[in-house]
Amino acid sequence: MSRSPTIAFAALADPTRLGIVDLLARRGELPAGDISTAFTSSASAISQHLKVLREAGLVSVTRRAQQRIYRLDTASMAEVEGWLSDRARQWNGRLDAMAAYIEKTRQETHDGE
Amino acid sequence: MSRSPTIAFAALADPTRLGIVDLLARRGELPAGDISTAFTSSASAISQHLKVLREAGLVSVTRRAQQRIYRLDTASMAEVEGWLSDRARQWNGRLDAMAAYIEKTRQETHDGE
DNA sequence: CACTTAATTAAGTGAAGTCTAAAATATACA
DNA sequence: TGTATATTTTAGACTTCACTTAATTAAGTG
Repeated sequence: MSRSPTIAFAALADPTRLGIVDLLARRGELPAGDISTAFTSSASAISQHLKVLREAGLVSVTRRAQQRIYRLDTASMAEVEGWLSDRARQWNGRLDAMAAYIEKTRQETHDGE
Repeated sequence: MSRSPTIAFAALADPTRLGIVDLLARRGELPAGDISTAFTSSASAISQHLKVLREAGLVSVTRRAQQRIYRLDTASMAEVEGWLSDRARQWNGRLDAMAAYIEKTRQETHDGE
């Protein structure tokens, strides 16, 4: 757990991989073959994409006979979300502080400061 | 607004650009020069990174004399967050449905079904 | 206008990413 | 053991990305 967020962002930066994440969210856990048939890319290309998603911690795998069953790892997705919301919160906090300062200044001016 | 999320993810997939987003969250709006001095990369490299962030809608710019003042666009960050939380919610909903099904099946079995 | 400061754009280069085709690995089953 | 199925790994071609240096644009100042 807890890799640098750039790795997760890089994993999501490809349209096919984003499509795989979307597919797994909609359809639940799936074997690599079923994921492969949902896209025009070859089984090999999909396998390589799955490796990137795996290494980013965004999906996990288990074995069932010859199949590899993939599923979403929502914990790591939550980490990425958390990174974004922390920054947005910081920035919005700044905006609020600035608004409060302006309001305070305005009132003091009205008091004849 | 509302570009494909891959563009935003690709913009966040580089450590320098992620650092710029983090810097703007912590320090508020900044001219390109101040951003540049916070990193080891050249002004040119930073300018190119800022262009990528701009085109992804993650930052916005205004002019002040020769300076270009950059700030975070939290609306587009919220869109990215939303994409992730929608998928996580879908997947977790599936898990809940499966747990409910297992529980129901277990009870019926105990009833002698 | 010439000069300085701030930043971007252009051109070229090396590294990283994505794809295809072929070979390799893993598991089941006759 | 030999064969079929499911998937991954490897190797190589092609593309895209991030950087550097040099040139360019934009705006203020003597």
